[in-house]
Amino acid sequence: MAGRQLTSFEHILLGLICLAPSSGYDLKRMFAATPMGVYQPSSGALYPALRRLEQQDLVQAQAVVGQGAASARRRRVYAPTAAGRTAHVSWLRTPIEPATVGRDLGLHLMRFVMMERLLPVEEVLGFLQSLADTMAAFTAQLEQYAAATSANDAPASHSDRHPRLALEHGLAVHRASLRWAQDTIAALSTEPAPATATAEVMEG
Amino acid sequence: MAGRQLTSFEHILLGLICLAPSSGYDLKRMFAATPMGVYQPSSGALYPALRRLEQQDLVQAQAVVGQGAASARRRRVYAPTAAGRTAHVSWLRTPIEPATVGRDLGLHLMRFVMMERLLPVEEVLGFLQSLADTMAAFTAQLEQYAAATSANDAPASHSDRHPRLALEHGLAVHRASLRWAQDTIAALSTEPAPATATAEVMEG
DNA sequence: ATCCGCATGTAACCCGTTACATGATTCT
DNA sequence: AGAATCATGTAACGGGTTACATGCGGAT
Repeated sequence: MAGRQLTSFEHILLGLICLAPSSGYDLKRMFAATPMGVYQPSSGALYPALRRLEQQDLVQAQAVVGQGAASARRRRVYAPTAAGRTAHVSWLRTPIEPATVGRDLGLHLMRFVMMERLLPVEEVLGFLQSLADTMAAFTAQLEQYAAATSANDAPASHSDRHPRLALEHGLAVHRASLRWAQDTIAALSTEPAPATATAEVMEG
Repeated sequence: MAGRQLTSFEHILLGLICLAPSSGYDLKRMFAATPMGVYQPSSGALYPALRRLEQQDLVQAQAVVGQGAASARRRRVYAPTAAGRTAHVSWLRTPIEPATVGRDLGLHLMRFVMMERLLPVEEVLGFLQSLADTMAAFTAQLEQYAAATSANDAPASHSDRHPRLALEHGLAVHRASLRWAQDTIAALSTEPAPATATAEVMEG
């Protein structure tokens, strides 16, 4: 059933389709309209990817004939299958590889977004904690490298400032990410109101 | 002479070779040892890329025969040609595409690192200013999106918190980048001492 | 009647990953 | 001698980009 494992792009497409059944064009517009738009998938990437998902029975296409009055445009609207939903949730639950936090952070953020409603809050908090831990370790590793290099060529090496400055950029960014994770844990912990909206008037 | 334009990876390899003539293996270790190590090029990517640079006369290989006592290992050490150095500096001078700041930030940081000594300080400062401007615009754009969405589905949509939180992550990270750029401009502006190291004792 | 937006697709090309292959050299 | 490291490469495979192709529907 499950062929080879999916690419990140395929996982995201599957996730978006799980959020709401969509056609290829819908997905394209979605990428264009939201801050995901930093990546703009081309037709040559999008449509074949959807076909691959379909061939693995993770999504199912339904040719929509008429949605308007006389409109009979051909549109392939994809909806997730049971196996598709299972695969998606299983992807959301995938533990964080420490090595990925340095370059695939955006992917983890995508996962976080898609966890809403699909995973219980405790699991989301666990994910965020794991993310925070990994980023803390990564930051510590960068600090250690910084310390090691400044110890070696330390004596006022007036040049080689740029590498050090660039490293500081990495540190600043990852510290910001870490802070965000901690703040988000706090924010999601202290608001258990899932059922109905009550007194959010006094939050301003 | 100059064939098609180089990929980012090729540009970085060329830059590293301009920093110091290196063999493929040297470059590999470099990626492994420095914080660049978030990306670990495979042999199948590295060696063909070097050959491509060589075919375009941007680097030149020299087979090193013996550097130790009886060691006659075959090593292809690449050094930049004149055209290679020109191409590299021209790459460093490439203006920042606003769209790239969202995903290719690491690449710009690499450029910044490689600018040291190859470009005059004023040009580096110009680059950083351009980077800061672009990131400020990007941040403003994110803020605008955030405002628009909270206006639309505003009435206490207790769900859809995750997208908003993820957006806040993006904002936090890019604000940190922006701050870094500004601080770095300040740091590079206020220290004109390029010749000899003098009174950096009182900086602590 | 024509142009533009919707909507899906295909083919060539390039490049990176994975995995394997090959030798020489140094270490134990 | 055998193992690990140095050092360079190649082949299959997969997927993304670019560019092109196609056809329908609504707007001017």
